[in-house]
Amino acid sequence: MDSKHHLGRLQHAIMRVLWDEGEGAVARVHEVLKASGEARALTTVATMLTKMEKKGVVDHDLEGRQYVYRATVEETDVHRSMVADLTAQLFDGDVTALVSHLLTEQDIDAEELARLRSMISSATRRSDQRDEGGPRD
Amino acid sequence: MDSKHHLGRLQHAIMRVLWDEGEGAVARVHEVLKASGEARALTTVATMLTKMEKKGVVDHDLEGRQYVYRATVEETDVHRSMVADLTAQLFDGDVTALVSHLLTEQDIDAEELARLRSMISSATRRSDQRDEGGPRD
DNA sequence: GCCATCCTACTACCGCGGTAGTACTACTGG
DNA sequence: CCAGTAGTACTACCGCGGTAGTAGGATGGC
Repeated sequence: MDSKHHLGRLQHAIMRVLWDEGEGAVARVHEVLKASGEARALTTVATMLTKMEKKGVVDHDLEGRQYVYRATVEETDVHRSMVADLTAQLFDGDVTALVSHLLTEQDIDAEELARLRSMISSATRRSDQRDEGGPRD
Repeated sequence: MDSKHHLGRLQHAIMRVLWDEGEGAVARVHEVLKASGEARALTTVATMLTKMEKKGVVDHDLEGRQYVYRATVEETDVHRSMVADLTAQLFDGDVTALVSHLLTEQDIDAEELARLRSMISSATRRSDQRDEGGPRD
């Protein structure tokens, strides 16, 4: 069960570093954040990591005398849970309503549209394979 | 200039009542919320509405001696801003990445897929009109 | 051995969504 | 006229994301 992994902006930015690099000491995370224009005080990063560990989304080892953090949740799961959350709140969980909104309100250019079309096609093919003889009412 | 209309769950639920019904007194909102399984104390609804007014997403008239609230922001705008927010945070603003996630991780059944396909087609047609020379299969 | 430095722990705040009780006011029915 | 009621205002919390300073412990250089 995906236990509501809702992450705020900073938390998510931190997770990204961890996901990208596999692991990271506080100083490293801090540095990467700064490099990507998300500069924060080092202690802010440390505090956040502590809170995130309490929440169970990261974990640490002691390496030498610094804490090296690793993500304990998959990026995909976080995405899933957050997207599902928003979809539930805004569109009663109707994913097609979300896509519809995307298409009509979040302007997408022709190239992106083409990409989407091919995504849908392959998803359809995959679903056809999975769906062999599945009983449905 | 879409001013970050981020709404929490309760706030959004309240907005929905207002969007659906055009307007609503506190008692009415409270009642509708209860009817939809989102029961709260009446004062909670009132407090929330006050906070929401301060934030600028609702507005009120005095009718008799009760406050009748109306939304001052469109549902579409709120959706847009919240979806854009999440897309920015999770997928660097890449809408196709969101859809890709939806397709691969947020399981969608064949029927929905079909619906999506037709949405994409009509979006493509619309975009073709705007932008002559789009590729077609 | 001692001091500067590195690093984490602790503490403290802010803002905001959410929750709701209590106080106060204005109206209304008997 | 007075009590009950309807309705809002005020106040107070909680949790959490975020922000960061300061304290304290370990370590490494001199």
